[in-house]
Amino acid sequence: MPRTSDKRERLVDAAVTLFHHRGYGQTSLADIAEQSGVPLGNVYYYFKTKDDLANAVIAERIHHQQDTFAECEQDNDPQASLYCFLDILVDMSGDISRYGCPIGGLCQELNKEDTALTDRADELLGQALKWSAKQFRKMELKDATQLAQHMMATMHGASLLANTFNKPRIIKDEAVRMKAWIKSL
Amino acid sequence: MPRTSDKRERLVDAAVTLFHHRGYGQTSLADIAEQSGVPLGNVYYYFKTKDDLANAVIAERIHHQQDTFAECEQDNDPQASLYCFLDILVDMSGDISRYGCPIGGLCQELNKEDTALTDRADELLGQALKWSAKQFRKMELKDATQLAQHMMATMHGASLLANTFNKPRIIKDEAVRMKAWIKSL
DNA sequence: GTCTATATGTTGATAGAC
DNA sequence: GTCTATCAACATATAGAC
Repeated sequence: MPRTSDKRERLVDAAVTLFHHRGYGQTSLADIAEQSGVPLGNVYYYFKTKDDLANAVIAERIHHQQDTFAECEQDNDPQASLYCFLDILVDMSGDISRYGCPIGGLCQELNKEDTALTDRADELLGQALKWSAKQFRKMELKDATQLAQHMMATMHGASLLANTFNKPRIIKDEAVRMKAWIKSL
Repeated sequence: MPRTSDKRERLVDAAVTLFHHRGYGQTSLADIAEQSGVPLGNVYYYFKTKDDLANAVIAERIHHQQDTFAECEQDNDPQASLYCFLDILVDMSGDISRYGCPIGGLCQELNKEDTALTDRADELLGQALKWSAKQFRKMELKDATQLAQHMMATMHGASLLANTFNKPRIIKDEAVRMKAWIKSL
């Protein structure tokens, strides 16, 4: 009865990584059990279904993204906040070019299933979109939602291209372009 | 021995649709057999493996895309060609918002597997990128490759957002934005 | 709470009659 | 060329001993 068992956390951590690297559908619970060092049968003590575990993964990503945005907003300067976000994407460009964007990947894949999971994944992207729009609004720009849409579209597309051609450089290029674009608004 | 059997074609057609709607990994050969009206065991007469069938699907998409680009180039006016391509994307925005971009989806999913299929899928996106760059070059613009990259990134990202939020409008908005951007170059 | 053993269904793929 | 029957592997999920 160790209340301090970290098995649940290890399972979520392993699932976060494996869903990113291999995708949700191509990752089996056996894979996750093995990687986290938890016996397969024990997984079901923590998560009734695979969808349940996926839900925990998405929740983890939502929280992590919230932290990221909070960090970017430290100076309370909306333009600097957006720049910071773009810099973080560039920092992750190696990972993204290898495994794709973890958020875009989840959205793309889960939108093909028709579980309740779909809507949870949409929250992830929705959160990013809302945060970006908030920054543009703080900059007192018109059509903040559209501007956020354009920035997010560009960087998610850049992630797809970088992943497809295995060129992290594409993310760097588009981040530079986005910064110039933001400055010009 | 009916040389005129259309079973092979029906199989590819069904696979093209199902891979788009449900994804490669989530589509079983039984699904494809059923939708095309070919008995499951007979599928293997035409395609030795599932990967083999996927290869045929990608080949079909490559040819279809070639036709699309040829159609867009009719007037031999590079700017009009790019506009035409964007218009076609807008025409497809309903389908894309429902099922995602068929090309982006394949690239995203197949880049997670490590079969030879990955490279085939990359050809699809590479073909589009090269064609776009060719148009920008014809317009005598510098950094045509980068411009093509930006346009493709933006529209692929727009497709992801449109799919995620089920809003075809996002594709329309970004197409309009891209046209204005091209004009301004 | 933990783990082994296993049920149950589906998958890609094969064998072989016609 | 066509189709039925089926295999072997792997999936999610459960039962029940400890």
